[in-house]
Formats: sequence, structure tokens, C-alpha cells
Amino acid sequence: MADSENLLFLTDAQLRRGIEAMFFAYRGFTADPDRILAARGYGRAHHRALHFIGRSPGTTVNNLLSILGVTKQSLNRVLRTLVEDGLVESRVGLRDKRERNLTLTAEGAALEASLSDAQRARMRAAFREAGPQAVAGFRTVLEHMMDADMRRHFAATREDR
Amino acid sequence: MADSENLLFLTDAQLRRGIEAMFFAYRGFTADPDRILAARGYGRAHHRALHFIGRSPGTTVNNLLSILGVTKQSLNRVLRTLVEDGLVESRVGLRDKRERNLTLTAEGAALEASLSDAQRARMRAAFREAGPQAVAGFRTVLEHMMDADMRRHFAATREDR
DNA sequence: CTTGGAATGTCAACAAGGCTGACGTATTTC
DNA sequence: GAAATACGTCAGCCTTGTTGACATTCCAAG
Repeated sequence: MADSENLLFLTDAQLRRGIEAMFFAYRGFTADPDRILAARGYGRAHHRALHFIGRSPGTTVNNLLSILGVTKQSLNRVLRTLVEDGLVESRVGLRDKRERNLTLTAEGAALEASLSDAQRARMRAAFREAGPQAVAGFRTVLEHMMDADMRRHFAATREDR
Repeated sequence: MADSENLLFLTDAQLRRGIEAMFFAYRGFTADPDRILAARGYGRAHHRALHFIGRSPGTTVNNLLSILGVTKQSLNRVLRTLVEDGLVESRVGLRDKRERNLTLTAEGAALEASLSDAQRARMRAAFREAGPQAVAGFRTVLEHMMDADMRRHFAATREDR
């Protein structure tokens, strides 16, 4: 449990296995939502927008941009289709009328829920098989793998602990 | 440590946090290679090809296809540029001359190493901060999150345990 | 020895979703 | 009144995925 074992974990071969684990697991992680999205003509970009609007209703475009790390043109293309399709509502800000406050409509919330359900089901299964300690380790490692500014966005939702 | 805690880990809010952890962590995970690749005019698809050819030298196109889960046209476009640029060598198979055995050239191995180094450095840092138990948990959860057929490809490299 | 099927490569066309750059408009702030 | 901010939009480009069609090469079974 001391340094020797610690070093053993950090051999290049072990790290390579970690890299491949991330690659294959992320594929599994997105597989279920991808199927649901494809059936409705949407992609992962729509999923991400729905997720983060659902997480913080009334969020602004700028906030979403900083979370997603894409250009406003790219986000706007996705957002426009979601608003046109009646999944997202964009209202002029109250305090600051330059801002737009984004919320999910009932239909948007329904799609978000079905995507989230699918993803949670897979994660629940993985968590169940792996056990509580594994879950804690999983989250600890992932948190340390984030860029610092992304960890900020992640930490912002920590009140549910 | 019993069922009560186990159940606590599986609340929807906890699972949502797991989902976001995957999202933000994967961004961090690919950030460093992405910068190196962009400087040379390559993308993630090139990285994936270099990685898996490097992992199993002499692999065939078909094997690569089943690992990467893309169409042969998509893979071929990437592979062609890598061969043209002298990073990958494609030799006609010995047993079966329809097959192509893919290997990295010295230059290809060098690029793969620099990508891998960057990614390993980040993972090593995350592992170090999280500790050995966290690392084991991380890998256990990720392995359970994979699709069954991907777990097969992952397990295929297990001899380095 | 012929033929079917497997493995590979290639052409063409298309779409999603990134990007840059430029510009317009409303609104707030200094 | 000027500058900065928030947002939207047009135009064009790139990577990387897709389908569909077709040629070639070769193994293996009849």
C-alpha cells in the first residue's frame, strides 16, 4: 500500500491501459443517447445543450459557451434548431436585456429526461457492479483529469453531495 | 459500507454528477494530444489509428475497423494520409495477400510517443493525486461502462497486468 | 479450374459539428 | 456620447463520420 505499490500503478503499460479504458468507456457512455438522438435527427451537440440548460434553467448563452468550450456560431446553430423545434425557450433577460435566459420546455425536458435516463441506467449498472469504493475512486480520478477551469464548472454543482 | 451507503451512491443526482465527470474529464483527457495534432494538421482520428497500430504492430485494416467502429471509407481516408506522410507502413499480408499489415515507421512511432507521453503525463498526475485505490476503482467502473464487444478488445491487452 | 465470397481500396456525394472572420443590433457601463 | 458586452447571423472552410457503387485480389469450396 506504500510507495512500491504506488509506483507499480504508474508504469507506462498501466497508464496505457488507463488511456484505452477511457476511450472504450466513453464510447459506451455515449452509445445509448446517440441512438435516441439519431432517431430524432439530433447529435451529441444537442444533447450537451439540453443537459446543461436542464441542469441550470435560465442560464445564459455566454455561460453555456464557457461550459461547452465551443464558438458561439457552433452553439447557435444547435440552439436555433432546439428553439425552432420547441424544446428550448429563449427569453430576454430581466436584469440585463442583452442576455437570453434559456430554459427547457416540457417537450425539451422530456427528451432530456429520456437521454439522461439511458445514460444513468448504464452508469448505475457499472456502479453497482464495481461497488462503492470503486465509484469514489472513479470520480476522484476523473476530477483530477479535468482542466482547472472545467473543474470550476463541475464544482459548481456540488451542492447535491 | 453496507447496502444503505450503496444505495446512496446511486441517487439520480449522484449519477448525474458521474455523467458530468465523464464529460469534463474526457475533454481534459484529449486536450493535450489535440494541441499536438492540430500543430501537424491531424485530428483525433489520426491519433486513434496511430495508437492502435502502435499497440499491435502488423494489425490488419479489418481489425482496426472493429476496434474503432467506423466505416472503412472513413478509416481509409485517415490511413492514406498517414501512409503518404510516411508515418504508417502498409504491407501486403504474408499468409493472406488480401490483407494489409500496418506498422508504424520510425517517424510514426515518434509522433505516437509524443501523443502518448502527453496523455500519460496527465493521467499519471491524476492517478498520483487520487491514490492507488482510486485508480483501481476508476478502471473497474470504466470497464463496466464499456459495451461487451469493446470490453473484448480491451481485455485483449490484459497480458500486461 | 471455376466461381463465390471475403478483404481491401477508391470514387462520389452528403451531413454534423467544429472553426475563423466579419458585421449588425441592442443594451449596459463608463 | 463612447466603449464594451451579449447575442445573432452570414459565408466559407475543415475533419470526420455516413451511404452507395464498383474494381481488384485472393482464398477456398465445389
